[in-house]
Amino acid sequence: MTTGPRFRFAPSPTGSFHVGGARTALQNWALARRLGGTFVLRIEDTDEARNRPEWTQGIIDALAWIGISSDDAHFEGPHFQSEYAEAHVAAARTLFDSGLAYYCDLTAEQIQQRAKEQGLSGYDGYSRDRGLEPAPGRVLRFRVPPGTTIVNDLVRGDVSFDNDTIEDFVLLRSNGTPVFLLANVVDDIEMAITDVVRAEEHLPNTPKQQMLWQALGHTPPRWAHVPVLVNEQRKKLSKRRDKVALEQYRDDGYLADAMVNYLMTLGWTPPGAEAAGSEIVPWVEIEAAFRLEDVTHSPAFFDVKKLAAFNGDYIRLMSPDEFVERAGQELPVEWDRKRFVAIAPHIQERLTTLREVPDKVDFLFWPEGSDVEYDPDAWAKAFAPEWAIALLGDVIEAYGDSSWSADDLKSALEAVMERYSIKLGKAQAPVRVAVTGRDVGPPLFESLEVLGRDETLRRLVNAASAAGGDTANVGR
RNA sequence: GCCCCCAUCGUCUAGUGGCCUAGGACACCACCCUUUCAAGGUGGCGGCACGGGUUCGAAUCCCGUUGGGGGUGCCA
Repeated sequence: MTTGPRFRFAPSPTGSFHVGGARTALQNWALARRLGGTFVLRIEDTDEARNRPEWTQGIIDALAWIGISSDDAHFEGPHFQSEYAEAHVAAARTLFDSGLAYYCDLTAEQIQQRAKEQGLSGYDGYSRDRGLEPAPGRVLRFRVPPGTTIVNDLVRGDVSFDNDTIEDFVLLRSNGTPVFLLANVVDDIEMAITDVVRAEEHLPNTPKQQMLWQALGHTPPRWAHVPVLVNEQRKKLSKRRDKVALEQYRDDGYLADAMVNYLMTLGWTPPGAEAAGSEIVPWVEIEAAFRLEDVTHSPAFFDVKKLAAFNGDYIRLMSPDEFVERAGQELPVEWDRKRFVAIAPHIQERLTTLREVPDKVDFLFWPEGSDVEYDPDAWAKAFAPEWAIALLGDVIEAYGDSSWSADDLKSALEAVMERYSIKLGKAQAPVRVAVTGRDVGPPLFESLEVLGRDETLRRLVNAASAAGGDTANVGR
Protein backbone atom coordinates (compact mmCIF):
# COMPACT_ATOMS: atom_id res chain seq x y z
CA MET A 1 0.00 0.00 0.00
CA THR A 2 1.30 3.44 -0.84
CA THR A 3 1.33 6.17 1.74
CA GLY A 4 0.07 9.05 -0.34
CA PRO A 5 -3.47 10.37 -0.55
CA ARG A 6 -6.22 7.86 -1.02
CA PHE A 7 -8.89 8.60 -3.60
CA ARG A 8 -12.03 6.56 -3.70
CA PHE A 9 -14.35 5.90 -6.54
CA ALA A 10 -17.63 4.39 -5.44
CA PRO A 11 -19.88 3.53 -8.36
CA SER A 12 -23.24 1.89 -8.01
CA PRO A 13 -23.73 -1.03 -10.40
CA THR A 14 -26.76 -0.43 -12.57
CA GLY A 15 -26.10 -2.62 -15.54
CA SER A 16 -24.09 -0.11 -17.49
CA PHE A 17 -21.28 2.26 -16.75
CA HIS A 18 -22.19 5.92 -16.99
CA VAL A 19 -19.91 8.26 -18.93
CA GLY A 20 -20.19 10.71 -16.06
CA GLY A 21 -18.90 8.02 -13.74
CA ALA A 22 -16.10 7.38 -16.18
CA ARG A 23 -15.07 10.99 -15.99
CA THR A 24 -14.92 11.14 -12.21
CA ALA A 25 -13.09 7.83 -12.19
CA LEU A 26 -10.55 9.29 -14.58
CA GLN A 27 -10.15 12.40 -12.48
CA ASN A 28 -9.58 10.37 -9.34
CA TRP A 29 -7.20 8.15 -11.25
CA ALA A 30 -5.18 11.03 -12.64
CA LEU A 31 -4.79 12.58 -9.22
CA ALA A 32 -3.99 9.33 -7.44
CA ARG A 33 -1.21 8.61 -9.89
CA ARG A 34 0.17 12.10 -10.08
CA LEU A 35 0.32 12.46 -6.33
CA GLY A 36 1.68 9.01 -5.74
CA GLY A 37 -1.51 7.98 -4.02
CA THR A 38 -3.96 5.15 -4.29
CA PHE A 39 -7.09 4.71 -6.34
CA VAL A 40 -9.59 2.79 -4.28
CA LEU A 41 -12.48 1.18 -6.08
CA ARG A 42 -15.42 0.55 -3.81
CA ILE A 43 -18.41 -0.89 -5.53
CA GLU A 44 -21.78 -0.56 -3.91
CA ASP A 45 -23.19 -4.04 -3.74
CA THR A 46 -26.88 -3.43 -3.66
CA ASP A 47 -29.34 -6.30 -3.42
CA GLU A 48 -30.07 -6.03 -7.09
CA ALA A 49 -26.43 -6.02 -8.07
CA ARG A 50 -25.69 -8.99 -5.83
CA ASN A 51 -27.98 -11.08 -7.97
CA ARG A 52 -26.26 -9.87 -11.10
CA PRO A 53 -22.53 -10.28 -10.69
CA GLU A 54 -22.09 -9.27 -14.32
CA TRP A 55 -23.06 -5.74 -13.38
CA THR A 56 -20.11 -5.46 -11.05
CA GLN A 57 -17.84 -7.12 -13.56
CA GLY A 58 -19.11 -4.65 -16.14
CA ILE A 59 -17.78 -1.77 -14.09
CA ILE A 60 -14.41 -3.41 -13.74
CA ASP A 61 -14.27 -4.13 -17.45
CA ALA A 62 -15.30 -0.60 -18.35
CA LEU A 63 -12.66 0.86 -16.06
CA ALA A 64 -10.07 -1.41 -17.62
CA TRP A 65 -11.09 -0.24 -21.06
CA ILE A 66 -10.34 3.36 -20.20
CA GLY A 67 -7.02 2.40 -18.70
CA ILE A 68 -7.91 1.99 -15.04
CA SER A 69 -6.87 -1.49 -14.21
CA SER A 70 -5.98 -3.51 -11.17
CA ASP A 71 -2.73 -4.44 -12.85
CA ASP A 72 -1.49 -1.07 -11.84
CA ALA A 73 0.31 -0.43 -8.58
CA HIS A 74 -1.82 2.58 -7.72
CA PHE A 75 -5.00 0.60 -7.48
CA GLU A 76 -6.76 -1.01 -4.61
CA GLY A 77 -9.90 -3.02 -4.83
CA PRO A 78 -12.51 -3.67 -5.73
CA HIS A 79 -13.95 -3.45 -2.27
CA PHE A 80 -17.61 -3.93 -1.61
CA GLN A 81 -19.72 -2.01 0.79
CA SER A 82 -20.93 -5.14 2.54
CA GLU A 83 -17.39 -5.94 3.60
CA TYR A 84 -17.82 -3.24 6.22
CA ALA A 85 -21.42 -3.92 7.18
CA GLU A 86 -20.69 -4.64 10.81
CA ALA A 87 -18.69 -1.47 11.16
CA HIS A 88 -21.70 0.52 9.98
CA VAL A 89 -23.87 -0.64 12.83
CA ALA A 90 -21.02 -0.36 15.31
CA ALA A 91 -20.47 3.25 14.34
CA ALA A 92 -24.15 3.99 14.84
CA ARG A 93 -23.98 2.36 18.25
CA THR A 94 -21.03 4.56 19.19
CA LEU A 95 -22.91 7.64 18.20
CA PHE A 96 -25.91 6.62 20.28
CA ASP A 97 -23.80 5.78 23.32
CA SER A 98 -22.13 9.15 23.24
CA GLY A 99 -25.42 10.97 22.87
CA LEU A 100 -24.70 12.21 19.37
CA ALA A 101 -27.63 10.25 18.04
CA TYR A 102 -31.01 9.33 19.47
CA TYR A 103 -33.90 7.05 18.78
CA CYS A 104 -37.23 8.20 17.48
CA ASP A 105 -40.50 6.34 17.14
CA LEU A 106 -42.39 8.71 14.90
CA THR A 107 -43.75 7.28 11.68
CA ALA A 108 -43.36 9.03 8.35
CA GLU A 109 -47.01 10.05 8.51
CA GLN A 110 -46.64 11.54 11.95
CA ILE A 111 -43.59 13.50 10.88
CA GLN A 112 -45.43 14.85 7.91
CA GLN A 113 -48.36 15.75 10.09
CA ARG A 114 -46.20 17.67 12.55
CA ALA A 115 -44.33 19.44 9.80
CA LYS A 116 -47.58 20.53 8.25
CA GLU A 117 -48.90 21.88 11.52
CA GLN A 118 -45.74 23.85 12.17
CA GLY A 119 -45.16 24.93 8.62
CA LEU A 120 -41.82 23.18 8.48
CA SER A 121 -40.38 21.17 5.67
CA GLY A 122 -39.15 18.08 7.50
CA TYR A 123 -38.50 16.41 10.81
CA ASP A 124 -38.68 18.81 13.77
CA GLY A 125 -36.48 16.98 16.30
CA TYR A 126 -39.44 15.79 18.33
CA SER A 127 -37.61 12.89 20.01
CA ARG A 128 -34.34 14.67 20.71
CA ASP A 129 -34.75 14.71 24.45
CA ARG A 130 -37.15 11.88 25.02
CA GLY A 131 -34.38 9.47 25.91
CA LEU A 132 -35.80 6.59 23.90
CA GLU A 133 -33.95 3.28 24.03
CA PRO A 134 -33.27 1.18 20.94
CA ALA A 135 -36.26 -0.91 19.97
CA PRO A 136 -37.74 -2.39 16.85
CA GLY A 137 -39.76 0.19 15.02
CA ARG A 138 -37.53 3.05 16.12
CA VAL A 139 -35.02 4.79 13.91
CA LEU A 140 -31.72 6.20 15.07
CA ARG A 141 -31.32 9.84 14.16
CA PHE A 142 -28.24 12.02 14.15
CA ARG A 143 -28.41 14.96 16.51
CA VAL A 144 -27.43 17.82 14.22
CA PRO A 145 -25.55 20.35 16.33
CA PRO A 146 -26.32 24.07 16.18
CA GLY A 147 -24.14 26.36 14.15
CA THR A 148 -22.85 26.35 10.63
CA THR A 149 -21.11 23.65 8.66
CA ILE A 150 -18.55 24.80 6.18
CA VAL A 151 -17.51 22.42 3.49
CA ASN A 152 -14.16 23.31 2.06
CA ASP A 153 -14.38 22.24 -1.53
CA LEU A 154 -11.32 22.10 -3.76
CA VAL A 155 -13.36 23.05 -6.79
CA ARG A 156 -15.73 25.62 -5.31
CA GLY A 157 -14.08 26.98 -2.23
CA ASP A 158 -15.96 27.27 1.05
CA VAL A 159 -19.60 26.32 0.91
CA SER A 160 -21.50 27.07 4.04
CA PHE A 161 -24.66 25.44 5.32
CA ASP A 162 -26.77 26.66 8.21
CA ASN A 163 -27.29 23.63 10.42
CA ASP A 164 -30.83 24.78 11.13
CA THR A 165 -31.68 23.81 7.60
CA ILE A 166 -30.41 20.27 8.08
CA GLU A 167 -32.87 18.01 9.85
CA ASP A 168 -31.85 15.26 12.25
CA PHE A 169 -31.32 12.63 9.60
CA VAL A 170 -31.77 8.88 9.95
CA LEU A 171 -28.72 6.68 10.58
CA LEU A 172 -30.39 3.35 11.29
CA ARG A 173 -33.72 2.32 9.85
CA SER A 174 -36.44 0.96 12.08
CA ASN A 175 -35.32 -2.53 11.14
CA GLY A 176 -31.83 -1.74 12.36
CA THR A 177 -30.06 -1.51 9.01
CA PRO A 178 -27.78 1.44 8.27
CA VAL A 179 -28.65 3.96 5.60
CA PHE A 180 -26.33 4.67 2.70
CA LEU A 181 -25.07 7.97 4.06
CA LEU A 182 -23.73 6.33 7.21
CA ALA A 183 -22.36 3.33 5.36
CA ASN A 184 -20.60 5.64 2.97
CA VAL A 185 -18.89 7.63 5.68
CA VAL A 186 -17.90 4.59 7.69
CA ASP A 187 -16.49 2.94 4.56
CA ASP A 188 -14.46 6.02 3.81
CA ILE A 189 -13.11 6.08 7.34
CA GLU A 190 -12.34 2.35 7.31
CA MET A 191 -10.48 2.77 4.07
CA ALA A 192 -8.61 5.81 5.31
CA ILE A 193 -9.86 7.88 2.39
CA THR A 194 -8.30 11.32 2.28
CA ASP A 195 -9.84 12.77 -0.87
CA VAL A 196 -13.40 12.52 -2.08
CA VAL A 197 -13.83 13.62 -5.68
CA ARG A 198 -17.33 13.14 -7.01
CA ALA A 199 -20.11 14.79 -8.97
CA GLU A 200 -21.74 17.99 -7.78
CA GLU A 201 -25.07 16.33 -7.10
CA HIS A 202 -23.54 15.08 -3.85
CA LEU A 203 -22.67 18.51 -2.55
CA PRO A 204 -25.89 18.99 -0.55
CA ASN A 205 -25.19 15.73 1.33
CA THR A 206 -21.70 16.71 2.19
CA PRO A 207 -22.38 18.71 5.38
CA LYS A 208 -24.13 15.66 6.80
CA GLN A 209 -21.22 13.45 5.94
CA GLN A 210 -18.76 15.92 7.30
CA MET A 211 -20.64 16.08 10.60
CA LEU A 212 -20.57 12.30 10.78
CA TRP A 213 -16.83 12.19 10.21
CA GLN A 214 -16.36 14.60 13.04
CA ALA A 215 -18.85 12.90 15.34
CA LEU A 216 -16.99 9.65 14.75
CA GLY A 217 -13.78 11.35 15.80
CA HIS A 218 -12.10 11.72 12.44
CA THR A 219 -10.87 14.58 10.34
CA PRO A 220 -13.04 14.88 7.23
CA PRO A 221 -11.42 14.25 3.86
CA ARG A 222 -10.72 16.90 1.28
CA TRP A 223 -13.85 17.34 -0.76
CA ALA A 224 -14.14 18.17 -4.42
CA HIS A 225 -17.39 18.37 -6.31
CA VAL A 226 -17.01 18.45 -10.05
CA PRO A 227 -19.85 19.70 -12.24
CA VAL A 228 -22.32 17.21 -13.62
CA LEU A 229 -22.63 16.24 -17.26
CA VAL A 230 -25.85 17.33 -18.94
CA ASN A 231 -27.78 16.70 -22.15
CA GLU A 232 -28.89 19.25 -24.73
CA GLN A 233 -31.78 20.16 -22.45
CA ARG A 234 -29.25 21.02 -19.76
CA LYS A 235 -30.53 18.21 -17.58
CA LYS A 236 -28.31 15.74 -15.78
CA LEU A 237 -27.48 12.87 -18.12
CA SER A 238 -29.94 10.09 -17.45
CA LYS A 239 -29.89 6.47 -18.41
CA ARG A 240 -33.46 6.63 -19.61
CA ARG A 241 -33.22 9.57 -21.98
CA ASP A 242 -29.62 9.78 -22.98
CA LYS A 243 -26.96 7.59 -24.44
CA VAL A 244 -24.73 7.37 -21.40
CA ALA A 245 -23.36 3.84 -21.35
CA LEU A 246 -19.63 3.83 -21.80
CA GLU A 247 -19.87 0.28 -23.13
CA GLN A 248 -22.13 1.51 -25.87
CA TYR A 249 -19.53 3.93 -27.14
CA ARG A 250 -16.92 1.23 -26.94
CA ASP A 251 -19.11 -1.09 -29.00
CA ASP A 252 -19.84 1.66 -31.49
CA GLY A 253 -16.19 1.84 -32.38
CA TYR A 254 -15.01 4.72 -30.27
CA LEU A 255 -11.45 4.46 -29.04
CA ALA A 256 -10.71 4.48 -25.35
CA ASP A 257 -8.00 7.09 -25.84
CA ALA A 258 -10.38 9.44 -27.60
CA MET A 259 -13.09 8.93 -25.01
CA VAL A 260 -10.68 9.52 -22.16
CA ASN A 261 -9.24 12.61 -23.77
CA TYR A 262 -12.67 14.04 -24.52
CA LEU A 263 -14.08 13.28 -21.09
CA MET A 264 -11.18 15.07 -19.44
CA THR A 265 -11.74 18.22 -21.49
CA LEU A 266 -15.22 18.55 -19.99
CA GLY A 267 -14.78 21.12 -17.27
CA TRP A 268 -11.07 21.37 -17.72
CA THR A 269 -8.57 22.31 -20.41
CA PRO A 270 -5.10 20.84 -20.63
CA PRO A 271 -2.59 23.64 -20.26
CA GLY A 272 -0.98 24.33 -23.60
CA ALA A 273 -3.99 23.17 -25.58
CA GLU A 274 -4.73 26.70 -26.66
CA ALA A 275 -1.18 27.40 -27.79
CA ALA A 276 -1.08 24.09 -29.63
CA GLY A 277 -4.40 24.77 -31.31
CA SER A 278 -5.52 21.29 -30.36
CA GLU A 279 -7.20 19.62 -27.44
CA ILE A 280 -5.86 16.24 -28.44
CA VAL A 281 -3.54 15.55 -25.55
CA PRO A 282 -2.09 12.19 -24.51
CA TRP A 283 -3.04 10.79 -21.13
CA VAL A 284 0.45 11.15 -19.68
CA GLU A 285 0.22 14.89 -20.12
CA ILE A 286 -3.27 15.04 -18.73
CA GLU A 287 -2.21 13.04 -15.72
CA ALA A 288 0.73 15.33 -15.13
CA ALA A 289 -1.36 18.48 -15.32
CA PHE A 290 -4.85 17.80 -14.02
CA ARG A 291 -5.76 19.87 -10.97
CA LEU A 292 -9.07 20.08 -9.18
CA GLU A 293 -8.54 23.76 -8.58
CA ASP A 294 -8.74 24.34 -12.32
CA VAL A 295 -12.01 22.54 -12.88
CA THR A 296 -14.91 24.63 -14.16
CA HIS A 297 -17.89 25.30 -11.91
CA SER A 298 -20.72 24.87 -14.35
CA PRO A 299 -22.29 21.78 -15.90
CA ALA A 300 -20.97 20.57 -19.25
CA PHE A 301 -22.90 19.27 -22.21
CA PHE A 302 -21.73 15.86 -23.38
CA ASP A 303 -21.32 16.59 -27.08
CA VAL A 304 -21.11 13.43 -29.15
CA LYS A 305 -20.12 15.45 -32.20
CA LYS A 306 -16.99 16.63 -30.53
CA LEU A 307 -16.31 13.15 -29.23
CA ALA A 308 -16.60 11.92 -32.81
CA ALA A 309 -14.15 14.56 -33.98
CA PHE A 310 -11.68 13.48 -31.32
CA ASN A 311 -12.19 9.89 -32.34
CA GLY A 312 -11.45 10.62 -35.98
CA ASP A 313 -8.27 12.38 -34.94
CA TYR A 314 -7.21 9.43 -32.85
CA ILE A 315 -7.90 7.01 -35.69
CA ARG A 316 -5.69 9.09 -37.98
CA LEU A 317 -3.02 9.12 -35.32
CA MET A 318 -2.71 5.33 -35.39
CA SER A 319 0.20 3.71 -37.16
CA PRO A 320 -0.78 1.78 -40.30
CA ASP A 321 -0.14 -1.52 -38.57
CA GLU A 322 -2.15 -0.55 -35.56
CA PHE A 323 -4.99 0.63 -37.74
CA VAL A 324 -5.09 -2.64 -39.67
CA GLU A 325 -5.07 -4.54 -36.42
CA ARG A 326 -7.85 -2.54 -34.79
CA ALA A 327 -10.02 -2.05 -37.83
CA GLY A 328 -9.57 -5.68 -38.79
CA GLN A 329 -11.47 -6.68 -35.69
CA GLU A 330 -14.54 -4.98 -37.09
CA LEU A 331 -14.56 -7.08 -40.25
CA PRO A 332 -16.43 -10.34 -40.86
CA VAL A 333 -14.06 -13.25 -40.40
CA GLU A 334 -14.44 -14.50 -43.95
CA TRP A 335 -13.11 -11.28 -45.48
CA ASP A 336 -9.60 -11.61 -46.87
CA ARG A 337 -7.26 -9.70 -44.56
CA LYS A 338 -4.60 -9.24 -47.22
CA ARG A 339 -7.08 -7.44 -49.37
CA PHE A 340 -8.00 -5.23 -46.45
CA VAL A 341 -4.37 -4.36 -45.75
CA ALA A 342 -4.11 -3.02 -49.29
CA ILE A 343 -7.05 -0.67 -48.95
CA ALA A 344 -6.65 0.23 -45.27
CA PRO A 345 -4.43 3.30 -45.73
CA HIS A 346 -7.07 4.80 -47.97
CA ILE A 347 -9.90 4.58 -45.48
CA GLN A 348 -8.01 5.40 -42.30
CA GLU A 349 -8.41 9.13 -42.76
CA ARG A 350 -12.05 8.86 -43.76
CA LEU A 351 -13.45 7.52 -40.50
CA THR A 352 -14.97 8.86 -37.35
CA THR A 353 -15.44 5.45 -35.74
CA LEU A 354 -14.03 2.00 -36.39
CA ARG A 355 -17.55 0.72 -36.74
CA GLU A 356 -17.80 2.35 -40.16
CA VAL A 357 -14.98 0.32 -41.62
CA PRO A 358 -16.94 -2.64 -43.08
CA ASP A 359 -19.40 -0.42 -44.93
CA LYS A 360 -16.58 1.51 -46.51
CA VAL A 361 -14.85 -1.47 -48.06
CA ASP A 362 -17.52 -4.15 -48.43
CA PHE A 363 -17.49 -3.93 -52.22
CA LEU A 364 -14.07 -5.54 -52.21
CA PHE A 365 -15.34 -8.60 -50.44
CA TRP A 366 -18.58 -9.49 -52.15
CA PRO A 367 -18.74 -13.15 -53.12
CA GLU A 368 -17.46 -13.87 -56.57
CA GLY A 369 -20.04 -13.40 -59.28
CA SER A 370 -22.56 -11.63 -57.10
CA ASP A 371 -24.55 -8.72 -58.44
CA VAL A 372 -23.73 -5.19 -57.46
CA GLU A 373 -26.57 -3.51 -55.65
CA TYR A 374 -26.79 -0.06 -57.15
CA ASP A 375 -27.92 2.82 -55.04
CA PRO A 376 -30.79 4.29 -57.11
CA ASP A 377 -29.85 7.92 -56.59
CA ALA A 378 -26.20 7.31 -57.27
CA TRP A 379 -27.03 5.35 -60.39
CA ALA A 380 -29.41 7.98 -61.70
CA LYS A 381 -26.88 10.71 -61.19
CA ALA A 382 -23.96 8.85 -62.66
CA PHE A 383 -25.78 7.79 -65.80
CA ALA A 384 -27.71 10.99 -66.39
CA PRO A 385 -25.07 12.40 -68.78
CA GLU A 386 -25.52 11.11 -72.31
CA TRP A 387 -21.84 10.19 -72.56
CA ALA A 388 -21.93 7.90 -69.53
CA ILE A 389 -22.74 4.64 -71.25
CA ALA A 390 -20.37 5.22 -74.11
CA LEU A 391 -17.61 6.14 -71.71
CA LEU A 392 -18.17 2.97 -69.76
CA GLY A 393 -17.77 0.99 -72.94
CA ASP A 394 -14.51 2.72 -73.73
CA VAL A 395 -13.25 2.13 -70.23
CA ILE A 396 -14.02 -1.55 -70.45
CA GLU A 397 -12.01 -1.70 -73.61
CA ALA A 398 -9.12 0.28 -72.19
CA TYR A 399 -9.02 -1.69 -68.96
CA GLY A 400 -8.98 -4.93 -70.89
CA ASP A 401 -5.32 -4.48 -71.63
CA SER A 402 -4.14 -1.77 -69.28
CA SER A 403 -1.52 -2.78 -66.78
CA TRP A 404 -3.24 -3.15 -63.42
CA SER A 405 -1.92 -0.43 -61.17
CA ALA A 406 -3.77 2.53 -59.73
CA ASP A 407 -1.65 5.00 -61.67
CA ASP A 408 -2.14 3.24 -64.98
CA LEU A 409 -5.84 2.80 -64.40
CA LYS A 410 -6.10 6.49 -63.78
CA SER A 411 -4.14 7.31 -66.93
CA ALA A 412 -6.29 4.96 -68.94
CA LEU A 413 -9.47 6.65 -67.77
CA GLU A 414 -7.95 10.06 -68.44
CA ALA A 415 -7.19 9.03 -71.98
CA VAL A 416 -10.77 7.91 -72.46
CA MET A 417 -12.40 10.94 -70.93
CA GLU A 418 -10.60 13.32 -73.22
CA ARG A 419 -12.81 12.07 -76.04
CA TYR A 420 -15.80 13.38 -74.12
CA SER A 421 -14.19 16.59 -72.88
CA ILE A 422 -15.00 15.94 -69.26
CA LYS A 423 -13.04 16.14 -66.06
CA LEU A 424 -11.85 13.28 -63.96
CA GLY A 425 -14.27 14.11 -61.20
CA LYS A 426 -17.15 13.48 -63.53
CA ALA A 427 -15.66 10.67 -65.51
CA GLN A 428 -15.01 8.48 -62.53
CA ALA A 429 -18.63 8.58 -61.39
CA PRO A 430 -20.10 5.93 -63.69
CA VAL A 431 -17.12 3.69 -63.06
CA ARG A 432 -17.46 4.05 -59.33
CA VAL A 433 -21.16 3.32 -59.35
CA ALA A 434 -20.67 0.37 -61.66
CA VAL A 435 -18.09 -1.19 -59.39
CA THR A 436 -19.25 -0.21 -55.91
CA GLY A 437 -22.92 0.59 -56.41
CA ARG A 438 -22.39 3.93 -54.68
CA ASP A 439 -21.17 7.38 -55.57
CA VAL A 440 -18.84 7.82 -52.64
CA GLY A 441 -16.11 5.61 -51.34
CA PRO A 442 -12.37 5.14 -51.07
CA PRO A 443 -10.18 6.47 -53.89
CA LEU A 444 -11.35 4.76 -57.05
CA PHE A 445 -8.22 3.57 -58.81
CA GLU A 446 -6.65 2.20 -55.68
CA SER A 447 -9.87 0.33 -55.07
CA LEU A 448 -9.86 -1.10 -58.58
CA GLU A 449 -6.27 -2.18 -58.19
CA VAL A 450 -7.22 -4.17 -55.12
CA LEU A 451 -10.36 -5.54 -56.73
CA GLY A 452 -8.47 -6.98 -59.68
CA ARG A 453 -8.99 -6.93 -63.40
CA ASP A 454 -11.44 -9.78 -63.81
CA GLU A 455 -13.91 -8.67 -61.18
CA THR A 456 -13.65 -5.04 -62.21
CA LEU A 457 -14.37 -5.81 -65.84
CA ARG A 458 -17.20 -8.11 -64.92
CA ARG A 459 -18.89 -5.38 -62.91
CA LEU A 460 -18.29 -2.76 -65.59
CA VAL A 461 -19.84 -4.98 -68.20
CA ASN A 462 -22.82 -5.75 -66.02
CA ALA A 463 -23.39 -2.08 -65.38
CA ALA A 464 -23.06 -1.14 -69.00
CA SER A 465 -25.60 -3.73 -69.86
CA ALA A 466 -27.92 -2.62 -67.09
CA ALA A 467 -27.60 0.94 -68.30
CA GLY A 468 -28.81 -0.13 -71.70
CA GLY A 469 -25.53 0.00 -73.53
CA ASP A 470 -24.69 -2.65 -76.06
CA THR A 471 -21.77 -4.55 -74.60
CA ALA A 472 -21.86 -7.47 -76.94
CA ASN A 473 -18.71 -6.38 -78.73
CA VAL A 474 -16.95 -4.95 -75.79
CA GLY A 475 -13.65 -6.27 -74.62
CA ARG A 476 -13.02 -8.34 -77.72
C1' G B 1 -41.64 25.42 -0.26
C1' C B 2 -36.60 25.11 1.83
C1' C B 3 -31.24 24.48 0.99
C1' C B 4 -27.03 24.46 -2.30
C1' C B 5 -24.47 25.31 -6.86
C1' C B 6 -23.91 27.79 -11.49
C1' A B 7 -23.99 31.88 -15.50
C1' U B 8 -17.98 34.00 -21.61
C1' C B 9 -19.45 32.31 -29.12
C1' G B 10 -24.60 27.00 -30.94
C1' U B 11 -21.29 23.54 -27.71
C1' C B 12 -16.61 22.66 -24.59
C1' U B 13 -13.61 26.27 -22.75
C1' A B 14 -9.05 30.35 -22.00
C1' G B 15 -9.46 34.51 -19.05
C1' U B 16 -7.99 35.46 -11.45
C1' G B 17 -8.67 44.20 -12.38
C1' G B 18 -5.16 47.10 -17.37
C1' C B 19 -1.62 42.38 -22.05
C1' C B 20 -9.28 41.72 -24.27
C1' U B 21 -10.23 45.21 -30.62
C1' A B 22 -12.41 38.77 -25.43
C1' G B 23 -8.23 33.68 -27.40
C1' G B 24 -8.59 28.30 -28.72
C1' A B 25 -11.29 23.65 -29.79
C1' C B 26 -15.86 21.19 -31.89
C1' A B 27 -19.83 22.45 -35.09
C1' C B 28 -21.29 25.66 -39.16
C1' C B 29 -20.13 28.69 -43.82
C1' A B 30 -16.67 30.08 -47.85
C1' C B 31 -12.35 29.40 -50.57
C1' C B 32 -7.86 26.46 -51.75
C1' C B 33 -6.19 21.50 -52.65
C1' U B 34 -8.46 17.33 -55.01
C1' U B 35 -10.14 11.11 -58.08
C1' U B 36 -15.99 10.88 -55.22
C1' C B 37 -16.00 11.40 -49.97
C1' A B 38 -12.79 12.65 -46.43
C1' A B 39 -8.26 14.58 -44.59
C1' G B 40 -5.26 19.01 -44.86
C1' G B 41 -4.67 24.50 -45.59
C1' U B 42 -6.69 29.58 -45.42
C1' G B 43 -10.46 32.75 -44.03
C1' G B 44 -15.32 33.79 -41.94
C1' C B 45 -19.76 33.73 -38.76
C1' G B 46 -20.46 33.89 -33.59
C1' G B 47 -20.16 35.31 -26.86
C1' C B 48 -18.92 38.19 -21.51
C1' A B 49 -27.60 37.13 -19.21
C1' C B 50 -29.51 41.97 -17.10
C1' G B 51 -29.28 46.14 -13.55
C1' G B 52 -26.71 48.62 -9.93
C1' G B 53 -22.25 49.56 -7.38
C1' U B 54 -16.50 49.53 -6.15
C1' U B 55 -12.28 51.42 -9.16
C1' C B 56 -8.50 55.93 -12.96
C1' G B 57 -9.89 51.16 -15.23
C1' A B 58 -14.26 45.21 -14.71
C1' A B 59 -15.59 39.40 -18.52
C1' U B 60 -12.72 39.51 -14.01
C1' C B 61 -14.54 42.21 -7.23
C1' C B 62 -19.51 43.29 -4.40
C1' C B 63 -25.02 43.51 -4.31
C1' G B 64 -29.53 42.58 -6.65
C1' U B 65 -32.58 40.61 -10.71
C1' U B 66 -33.46 36.99 -14.17
C1' G B 67 -32.41 32.36 -15.94
C1' G B 68 -30.53 27.32 -15.47
C1' G B 69 -29.20 23.04 -12.61
C1' G B 70 -28.87 19.95 -8.30
C1' G B 71 -30.49 18.32 -3.47
C1' U B 72 -34.26 17.87 -0.35
C1' G B 73 -36.54 9.43 1.66
C1' C B 74 -36.60 4.62 7.18
C1' C B 75 -33.23 4.98 -2.14
C1' A B 76 -28.39 4.00 -3.40
